[in-house]
Amino acid sequence: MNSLNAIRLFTASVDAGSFSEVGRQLGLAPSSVSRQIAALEDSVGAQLIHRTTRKLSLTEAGRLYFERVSRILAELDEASAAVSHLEESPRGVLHVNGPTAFGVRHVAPALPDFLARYPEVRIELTLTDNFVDLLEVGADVAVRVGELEDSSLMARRLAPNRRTLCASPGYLARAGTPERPQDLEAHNCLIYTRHHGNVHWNLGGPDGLAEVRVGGNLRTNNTEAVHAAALGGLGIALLPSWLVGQEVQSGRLREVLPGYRAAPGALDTGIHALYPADRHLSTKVRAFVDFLVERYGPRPYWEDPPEGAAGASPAR
Amino acid sequence: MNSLNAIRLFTASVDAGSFSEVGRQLGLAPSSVSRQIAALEDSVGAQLIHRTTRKLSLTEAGRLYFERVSRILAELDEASAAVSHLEESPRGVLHVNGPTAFGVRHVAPALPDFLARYPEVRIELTLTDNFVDLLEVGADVAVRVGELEDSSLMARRLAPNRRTLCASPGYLARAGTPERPQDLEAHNCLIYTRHHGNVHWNLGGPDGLAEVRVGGNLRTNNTEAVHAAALGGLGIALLPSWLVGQEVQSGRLREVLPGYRAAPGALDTGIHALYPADRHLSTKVRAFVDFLVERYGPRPYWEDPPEGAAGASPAR
DNA sequence: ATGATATTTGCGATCTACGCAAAGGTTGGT
DNA sequence: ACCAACCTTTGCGTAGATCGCAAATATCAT
Repeated sequence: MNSLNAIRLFTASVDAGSFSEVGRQLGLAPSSVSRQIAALEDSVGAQLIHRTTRKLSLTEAGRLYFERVSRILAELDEASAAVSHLEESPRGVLHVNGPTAFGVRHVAPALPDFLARYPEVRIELTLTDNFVDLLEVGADVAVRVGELEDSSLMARRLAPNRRTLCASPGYLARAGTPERPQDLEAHNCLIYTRHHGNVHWNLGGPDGLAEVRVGGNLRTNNTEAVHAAALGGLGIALLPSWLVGQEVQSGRLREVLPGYRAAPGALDTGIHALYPADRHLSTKVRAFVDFLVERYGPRPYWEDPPEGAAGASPAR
Repeated sequence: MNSLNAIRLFTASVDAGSFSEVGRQLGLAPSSVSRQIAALEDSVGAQLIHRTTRKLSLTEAGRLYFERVSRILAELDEASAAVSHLEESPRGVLHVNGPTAFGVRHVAPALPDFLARYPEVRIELTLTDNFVDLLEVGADVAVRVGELEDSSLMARRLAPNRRTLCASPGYLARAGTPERPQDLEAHNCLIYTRHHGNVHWNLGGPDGLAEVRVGGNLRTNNTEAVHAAALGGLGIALLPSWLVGQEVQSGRLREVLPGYRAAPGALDTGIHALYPADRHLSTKVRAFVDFLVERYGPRPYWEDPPEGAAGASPAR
């Protein structure tokens, strides 16, 4: 096992022509240089440098070794520099992972701005609705809605995940508008669930928590199906603001029981960015997460009340 | 300054997929591997490996670094191997330095045998009569006749350097044959010297040392000129056996005062091989010196008495 | 000849690397 | 669903290596 330091001292000595000179340049005692090179010679089993007190000269083995090794050292420095370079500013491929519905609506539309700000970054966006292991798929960062189970990952909150009740104007005209949570039991409620059995909606409102046992003629494990059904006037849905916010603002959906929202639970912890909890967080990941935090802001644009023109425009 | 060991552990970890596995393979504690790689990451300023307890996965920086570095490590090992290979058996270029007269007569004729024995060696023979610094000219080994002044060099005795008196049969027939050292004063003695002034020949013989003040009509600083003049019958010369031995044996020259020879002095210490006193003597130098020692033997062929046919043949 | 400078070696102090053990976390089988 | 096995990391004490200083030796220039 020859040490890299010894090799560097060897090439430096060949260049400088003197152990002492190398010592002065690198802040080492001449004796250290001498010993390191002697050790290197022992390690390769050949004399590399003929020494006289006044001059150094290479042996044939030394010449051979120097020629090859000095190029190798340069390549090694280049490799380190290339890696360090990656971290100087956001650069390279960024693998982003997220759920389909949120990704399509609020991640993908943000990418042009992000890429415009960081031209040296390329993005590979993977949208899946099954849970994947970040490291497994080689993702750098994931956006998750609700449910944070991964430990060993850092989570940064991007936005709240508020679910509110909504229905189409047509449905409300036909079936009436609930006034109290209990009224929901008589309505056709569109159920998003992954399990069977009874479903309760825990609603927080002005007079505290209300638990309502709801049901209807649609149960699905796909939020977007609920969304589509609600738009079609099938019934009342409990959907996150990032999904229906703009339609509420445009009037295609109307908020039901506006003072109530889903009580914070597993699904309502918020929207987070997840990334490996490494000591060296890559600049591109940091930049991306910062970008999303900034873009969604303390109050996301999809929850903004309609000011100015119709519908909030994705700010910035 | 990143350590080579850390880089080796990094690539080994990528190959093995586990720090513990690398530890087992290399006889290291897993903690050591972990620390070394963490230090490497600090040194390049980027995360290289995402770690979970069960799996390792490369970051983009890690992939980049691995690709470049693993090739570099291979090249580095190759370089060391190439140098070590040089020392496995005599191989490569051997720079030999020596005086012209001896070199032409006894070094150059030996080279075919040497090169036949060591086919991977190439020889660069430099014959000069001024003293040169071995290291300066990049010579690996020098043959020196007499006068050893270089310190910091190892000397190995190859053969004695005996100088004896000789003259051509024609000269002796014309001028007579000396019987005692004092008789030389009346002869035309051919003087090899580098200085002016009187010249004394110190001759050792059966009755001890005899110092004779000699002179004649030729003084030169070139031994071969003395040699040529003696062959031409100009007078009596004091010449080394390696120069005249074969001509004495063939009869073209005759030994004068056969019991006497030049007393050991600066010029008569012997013939030596000189090479750098390094800890790692290269095998090609050792092989060459051994070869010459063996070839010249305890009693050089040029001093062999004429047995069998006429003239001694260069043995082996 | 003398002074300045170069390499090498011995020696003591410092720094680093190593192994062990414990803690925290994940996987796979029961 | 629990448990055992295994992985990585961190703290800590020790062993080994490296460093700088000083002395010895040797060479070049004045």
